[in-house]
Amino acid sequence: MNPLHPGFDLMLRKFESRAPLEEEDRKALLSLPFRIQTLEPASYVVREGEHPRRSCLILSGLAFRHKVTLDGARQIVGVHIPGDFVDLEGSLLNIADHTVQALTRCEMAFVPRDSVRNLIAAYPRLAASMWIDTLIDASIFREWVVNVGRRDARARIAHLLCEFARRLEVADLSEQYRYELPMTQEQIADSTGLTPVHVNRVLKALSSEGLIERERRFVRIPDWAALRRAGGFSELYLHLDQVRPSRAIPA
Amino acid sequence: MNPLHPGFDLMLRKFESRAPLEEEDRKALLSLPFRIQTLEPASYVVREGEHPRRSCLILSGLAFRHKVTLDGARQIVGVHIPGDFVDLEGSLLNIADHTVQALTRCEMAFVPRDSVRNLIAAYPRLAASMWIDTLIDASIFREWVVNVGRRDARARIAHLLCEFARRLEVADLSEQYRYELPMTQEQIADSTGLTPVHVNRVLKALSSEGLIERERRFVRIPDWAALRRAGGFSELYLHLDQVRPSRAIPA
DNA sequence: CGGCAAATTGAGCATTGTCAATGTCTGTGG
DNA sequence: CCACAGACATTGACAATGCTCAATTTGCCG
Repeated sequence: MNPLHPGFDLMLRKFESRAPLEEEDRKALLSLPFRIQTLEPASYVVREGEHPRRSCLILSGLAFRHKVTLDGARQIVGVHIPGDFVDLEGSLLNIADHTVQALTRCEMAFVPRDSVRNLIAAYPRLAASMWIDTLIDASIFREWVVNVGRRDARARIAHLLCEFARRLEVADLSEQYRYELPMTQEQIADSTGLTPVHVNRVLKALSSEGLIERERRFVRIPDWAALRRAGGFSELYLHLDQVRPSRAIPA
Repeated sequence: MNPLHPGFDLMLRKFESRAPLEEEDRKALLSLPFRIQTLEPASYVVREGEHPRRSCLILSGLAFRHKVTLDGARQIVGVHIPGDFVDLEGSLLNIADHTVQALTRCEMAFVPRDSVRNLIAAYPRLAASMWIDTLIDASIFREWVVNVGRRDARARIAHLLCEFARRLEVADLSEQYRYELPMTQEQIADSTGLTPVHVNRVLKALSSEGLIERERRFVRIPDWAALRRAGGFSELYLHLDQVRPSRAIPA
């Protein structure tokens, strides 16, 4: 395994922007017993109800969290990108309350539960950084509640596209407001509380209004201000100041 | 100020059920420089956009978190009960991404940001307990995404009522499936992504079906299993095993 | 006994869902 | 290189859940 995989670098940079880390913190973090695995799309990382025995860091690819209601409807509650330490819950909560799956082919570094617990017991600065990670996740969940609770279909989808644009940009995974969004329309529907049919209609509308341009699974945002307005998007909730000193983007 | 206020006890019990605490942890926690204040309903605890300088523990009363969209719609994203350490974000994130307000008259213990940070730097076991608190909050946010995203109005409200029933029960604030829910129908609407008018209709329907009984602001659940079914409620996401050894309730 | 916020109720409507068919793309095997 | 399968995207017609608007009643408090 190669500790210099760029995914580790993303994570380190993120953590450093929160609490200043000492050399010993960095060393401790990188000497965690990672096991790297490649997951195919739709592979399970954790399943709801399981007793998880590890957490994982996404090195490349995307993953998503979701829950299924009693009558079988699925709701995606979050999407993760490279550099994200997913499922830290796994090391601190006893039972997984939701399922995590690979969205695309993913490289993931798995860390045993106990190693994470030992790490945070011994390195409070690292613990704080990781805790902040989970707090930012929580902030994103809150915004998703708002998104599905109080925005109409058009705004929901615009908001989702804005969120990805900014997060991918900060992780250096997009360029010029253009990025790959490897979600099917059904997955977008499950992320926004809509039906695939309606997602299709709204995407077409956004295209014809010139708010987005689509080509395969790529999205380009020709007019950021306009899409931002359409989605009622304000990036405050991403706490980007605590993710990485980011390129300035006009508000 | 009286360190034996029952709110402190609730919090301590909760924390102990997560990581076994040593005497020094308990002492450190209780010797935080709390300042106790009584807040009237609707008083602000934090406002979105502020740089918070403190966190707070609810000693009595309820508080809620919410966000307002660009076009003025409000979405309540969570409700807190006595014993909850609200707004730990306040001590670890730089900017408040949402607003917290008192729902009822509340007694709150405020702790300066730096005291919290020093505490978690020095007492890893306490830090872990508090971290778990925020992870459980995050789990509840996820369930709320599911609630507003994938359940119909009836199920949303039933689910909300089930959640309160269980959380209040664990905090010893309800008896026999009967509790005070001091929310207006407008607030319920803002919690479920509905309109007050529709909330009213659904509540009436639930009453006439015998799933709930209402009397002032009190709710009684005559048939737990039935309401649970109506809301698709499964309490897994509350992680009650990590909140307090709880009274058994038949699934 | 006002005065007000909250709860109720009714009528009409629209956003979004449902159902079902068809088109398109991608990868695979022949 | 082409045909085919299967997943995904697209489209249309129609239905329905939940919204809007507006009026009325109820409950609470001084």
